[in-house]
Amino acid sequence: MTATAPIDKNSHVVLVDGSAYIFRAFHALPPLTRKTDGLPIGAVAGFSNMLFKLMVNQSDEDRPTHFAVIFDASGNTFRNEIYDLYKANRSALPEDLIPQFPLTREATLAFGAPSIEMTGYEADDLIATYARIADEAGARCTIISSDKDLMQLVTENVIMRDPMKNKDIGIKEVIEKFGVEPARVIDVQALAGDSVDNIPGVPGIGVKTAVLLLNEYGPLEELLERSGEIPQKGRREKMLANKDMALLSKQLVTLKTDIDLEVPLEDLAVTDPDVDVLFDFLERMTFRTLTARVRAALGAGETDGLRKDDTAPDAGAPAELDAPKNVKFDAEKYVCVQDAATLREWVDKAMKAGVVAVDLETNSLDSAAAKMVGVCLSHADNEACYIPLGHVGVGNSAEGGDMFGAAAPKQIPMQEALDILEPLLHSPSVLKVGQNFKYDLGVFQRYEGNGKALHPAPYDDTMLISYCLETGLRGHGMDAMSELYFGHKAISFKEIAGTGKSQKTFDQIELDVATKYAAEDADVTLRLWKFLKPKLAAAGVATAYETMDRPLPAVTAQMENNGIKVDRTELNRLSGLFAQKMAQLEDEAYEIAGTKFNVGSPKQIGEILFDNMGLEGGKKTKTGAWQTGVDVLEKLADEGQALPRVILDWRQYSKLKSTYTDALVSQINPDTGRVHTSYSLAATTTGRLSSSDPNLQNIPIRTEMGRKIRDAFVAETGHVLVAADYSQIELRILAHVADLSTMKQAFADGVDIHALTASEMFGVPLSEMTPEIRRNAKAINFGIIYGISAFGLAKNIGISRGEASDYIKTYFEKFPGIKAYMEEAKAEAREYGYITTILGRKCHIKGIRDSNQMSRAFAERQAINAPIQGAAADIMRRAMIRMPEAIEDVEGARLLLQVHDELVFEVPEAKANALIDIIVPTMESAHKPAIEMSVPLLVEAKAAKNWNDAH
DNA sequence: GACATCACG
DNA sequence: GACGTACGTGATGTCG
Repeated sequence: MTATAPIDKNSHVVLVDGSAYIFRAFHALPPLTRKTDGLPIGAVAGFSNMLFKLMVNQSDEDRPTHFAVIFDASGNTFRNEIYDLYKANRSALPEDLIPQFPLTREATLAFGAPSIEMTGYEADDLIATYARIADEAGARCTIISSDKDLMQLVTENVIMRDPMKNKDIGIKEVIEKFGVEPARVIDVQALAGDSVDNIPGVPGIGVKTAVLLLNEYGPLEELLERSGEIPQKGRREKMLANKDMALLSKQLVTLKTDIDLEVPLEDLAVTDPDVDVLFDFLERMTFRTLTARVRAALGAGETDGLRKDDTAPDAGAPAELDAPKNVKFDAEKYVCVQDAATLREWVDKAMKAGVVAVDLETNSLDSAAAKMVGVCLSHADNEACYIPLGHVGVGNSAEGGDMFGAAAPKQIPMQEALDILEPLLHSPSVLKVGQNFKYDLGVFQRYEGNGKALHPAPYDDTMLISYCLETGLRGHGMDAMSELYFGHKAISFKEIAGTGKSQKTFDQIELDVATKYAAEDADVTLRLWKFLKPKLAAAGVATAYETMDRPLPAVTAQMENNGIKVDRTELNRLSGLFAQKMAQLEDEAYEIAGTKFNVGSPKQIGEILFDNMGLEGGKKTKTGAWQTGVDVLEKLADEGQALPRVILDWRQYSKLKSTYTDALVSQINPDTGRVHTSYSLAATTTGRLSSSDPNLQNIPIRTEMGRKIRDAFVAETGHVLVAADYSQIELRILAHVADLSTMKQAFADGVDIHALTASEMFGVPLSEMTPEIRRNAKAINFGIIYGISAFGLAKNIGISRGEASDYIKTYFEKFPGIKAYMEEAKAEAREYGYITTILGRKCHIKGIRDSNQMSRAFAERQAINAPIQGAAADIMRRAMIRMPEAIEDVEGARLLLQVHDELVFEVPEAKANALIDIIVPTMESAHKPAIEMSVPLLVEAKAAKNWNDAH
């Protein structure tokens, strides 16, 4: 897309201040939305029209020879380092503007212009550097901007053009505005300051006075030295007192003209846009007028894409998420890259495209153990490649080398390939798109080395975008989405690798087969991104995605790689102990039953208890088998039966042994000696994470025997574990959203909330509270959060249905607000099909309008629970996202686990208190500044050698 | 692969 | 009037 041409006095360099334009267009232009789905695109439309005028519909005299759109990179710049309040008073981005940033970059590329940005610098600095180079070469340079901060750059050769008013700003206009010539503008700004950028300046000195003083006493530095000579007392004292502020301000307003550019000016030579790409973009934006104008100017005929414009949308796919199915998948176009030169070409193409799908192939689903086998890239439909890096000869395994089978295929050496890929992965102007990118990030992290980091950024995750759009509606796997949205069935892993014991790992797959499978994944991923990303804003969940989902893969990938140490010896000892206990209990059970049977078989237990022994009160499951769950057996045991008690005890040991002690030991990673779980970021219907392989969110804690397993989760020598958990977060959220004044007051006062509930409900003073009464109140509090029913409450705390019914009635009376909250939650779900948490996540509730009473009642309970559980999950996500930066200064501190309302860290013993001092406020304020709460959040944190003692 | 059971928040 | 009934997860063993 870029071409090279030398810069000389015949050149005309046009530099567009892209970031400034977007803001201005957004506020100045009418709020246009896309016809197909309501996506806000007003700023994109204005921007596209401007590009058209500048690049295509231009007089020969003004036609640029070199052209670029310059953007601010996200994140801090060097200015934040010298002044942390720089631009600190900027308000949050409007929700409707957020999705227009990537679309503006896309528009730039569609018109065939390079989009330039660099981490650490603002667009203004890049413009300043390009303008200086152009000026020195004697070329004409036009800066498309009206930002006064750029006026310092104006010279005989460099002018500015206001893109909205079409007005040129030269030396004369700058003098009119500032009263000094362009080179002195920074001195005026240094004194006068700027409230928009939060430049302090000298308080009380404005532009007028600044010019007066500078004309009288000379340039800023001289003026500051001679400030004592100023006759007016007020001005003199202000100047003397704020010398440092003035110098700092000058530093802030002075644009950098000596950036080491990633793209040299020569490479910004103008080329003709790719008509297909351009029309495709215009079509997707539904810019009919502009399309017609562009077509007329370029003399291009109708394309396939434009004709599609008038065809009816495909039936079948859901109306709101209907996808264009117009570009066929063509696996023949996929390329296998086996030499460095070709890889460089692909990296180059991705750089120019500005967005690239990245997908890693490995030899295992376990990201903490997986070896990299290959990388895929895709920068456009059907333009995808596979770069094999770790394939072995057919018939070999990764561990076995090339001893028996064929020789390994030709591949770029791993380190060389990573060196070539690294600039792409880290380029701030290229968006990396992945599907479940947490996995890829985790694998990349483990290939760091030689002083080189591998933290791809910026990135987007199609799985999380889909999750944010449709939480609770369906799965978010790539294969399913491809079929749903594109009607395209992707090659399944089983098809190429087989199943069961003889299943091959990816490094054993032949390259032509591997290429078709792997490149397709990248191709699909990029298409999903193009399709789904714009929908975030249209659905009103762009902010939710940006603040709670998008940054999470990097954090959780690090947690997974960190892992946690377990005491193998202790777990083995417990396994042996549990096995002994089980054997004893089995003998006892046979004795009582008078026969041998499988204690692990609920079916046989049911038959023995209810058929053979003839016990009363048995209930059948829906499949016709006897129920033998805890509550059933517990009841029989209470009635004096011996066998149920034995079975219950046996089950406890069996559970602990098979699910915990045995399983955990087998899951210790041989390389790290630690256990690495895998977090699912898009699995639940409420926004919670889930943990698997192994699940470290359900390690026992409620029984004494179970806690012995927690003892075996330990810190490294010289370290401690720190467990920090939100106290009663769901009840606090309930008190806030349902506006329960009594409960809010209790939380504000730090009162025991279950005791308070008991006191309110049963009229028992707090001083006379008994554990028994408090326990019942606690069960009711939980019941409320779960969408209580009298039956459920009765069953849970062992009272009659009538009593339970009375309790609930009393609760509603004592906590007015609850009833209204529940009705509102149900009504919202009924009307929209989803509920929205206080932090903006939308959780879809299936079955809320089902004709079946049962399923509807179930959906209604979900509608009551989801705003509470979901908000707690949101807050935790926000806390986790802030954690890496928060704990950065606590050397050696690492985040290891998340258990819904708890975070577990590992830290050198001496740093434990420092860590606690930073994580507690970070967690307690995680909901801010997005929302304020009428109830304080409370976090309790403790350090200990093992996880059990950290509670 | 479905089901029942049970570990957690 | 009967029916089934507290929210969200994942791992395990049995059985067909």
